[in-house]
Amino acid sequence: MARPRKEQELDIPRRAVEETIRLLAQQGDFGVPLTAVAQAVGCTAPALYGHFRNKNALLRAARDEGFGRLYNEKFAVFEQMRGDPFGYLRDGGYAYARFALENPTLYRLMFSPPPKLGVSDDPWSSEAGRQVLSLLLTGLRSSQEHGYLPGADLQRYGFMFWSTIHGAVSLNIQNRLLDHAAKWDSTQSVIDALMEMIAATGPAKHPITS
Amino acid sequence: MARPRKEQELDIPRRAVEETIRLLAQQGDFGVPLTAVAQAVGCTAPALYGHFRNKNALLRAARDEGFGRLYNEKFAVFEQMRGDPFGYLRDGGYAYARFALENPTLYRLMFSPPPKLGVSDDPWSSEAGRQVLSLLLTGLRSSQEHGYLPGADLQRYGFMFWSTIHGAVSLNIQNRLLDHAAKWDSTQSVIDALMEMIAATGPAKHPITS
DNA sequence: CCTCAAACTTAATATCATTCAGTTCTTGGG
DNA sequence: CCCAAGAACTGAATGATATTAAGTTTGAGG
Repeated sequence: MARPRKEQELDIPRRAVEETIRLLAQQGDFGVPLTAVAQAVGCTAPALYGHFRNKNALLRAARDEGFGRLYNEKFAVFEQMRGDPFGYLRDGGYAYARFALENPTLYRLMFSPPPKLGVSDDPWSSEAGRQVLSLLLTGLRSSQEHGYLPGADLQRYGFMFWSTIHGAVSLNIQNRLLDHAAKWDSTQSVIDALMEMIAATGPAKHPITS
Repeated sequence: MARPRKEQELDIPRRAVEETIRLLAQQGDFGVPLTAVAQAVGCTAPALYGHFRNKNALLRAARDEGFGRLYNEKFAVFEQMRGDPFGYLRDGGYAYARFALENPTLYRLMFSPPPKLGVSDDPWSSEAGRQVLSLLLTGLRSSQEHGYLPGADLQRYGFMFWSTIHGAVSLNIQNRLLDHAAKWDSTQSVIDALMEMIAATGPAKHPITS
């Protein structure tokens, strides 16, 4: 048995990415053996080389898929929050955090990939990544039009906003002492503190003191 | 030639950690072969097993050493800034960021270790780690006594403060498009933005608008 | 001196990633 | 319908590493 028959053909590229993400989550580590992926897909390890140059390429594909999924979640919130930029900023932050806490290993692959992966540059280099960032900037711009962050450099505050949330989820993902609920509470508290600070710059409401 | 003579004895535990950190920086990746460490130390790979249970234990030791070094840098700033808590917060943040950007792979080992390492819990579980955190909280408490962050929950704001800086350095470390200077500027900008926000809560000075 | 434990070294094993050399379908021309 | 060429795999071979086993030399205590 060498080449499979038409009936039993399986979409290896798609399934491989899918199973890789599943195994990543299951093992909680990037060190998923190719053999395991192949077995989950239903083929042998060398077969994967017909679709991906090597293991790193497969992990890169999984990473791209991760950005796609994150974008979808953020975009859903965006559509739901039209007309409420401040609310979008908050709920968009929640959605981002929820994605990270629910897919910790995938999130780490996206934002702290081993240099070996050969990810050429920054997280936003991929198309989906760029789109996620643009959603954030759109939210900030709208918020500014509604009176928040007056005169602030959006690029600068955007990066700070993102840094804070990324930092919070990274630290919470890494903390094995906390259970899922505690990680979420801790992350949400950071997002809320951040939103309070932004709110304090806006149309005179919301005191900063927690 | 089996057991070395007294004269040529070498302090393997210390040297191994030292060389591991050097190779980590050189290769920019956790995947440093034990053989390479052994060669740098001047022994063979199995010899390391007499001092570390396995490779993970060696990496954990390197990680602990990293926390020790970070603490030393933060503590130096702390001593230098006695009496100026706001200044300590700022310069302590700079020192933290400088350490991270100058030792990117070690920093990643400290704060985004592969779960395989068996780091039992959170970054502050090690003694040195806990001490670093306590320096931050001390700085925040003093700042509050000087009128900043009135009524704020320090634990909460401390975590946010740390999240922001950790997030900024993590994202900048990861962005291969930026050179060292650009990473530093970007990180410093985030710290400054954060300090402006804290300053805005203090004794009526420093407007938040950049 | 002699014995034993300590501290290494060289082989041996196991796990993967990756490459090689077939083997079996499918397909496009005749 | 038949055949050649190539596509899509498979199983075996290679090579890099971590880890373990077995063997050797040195230092220390009696």
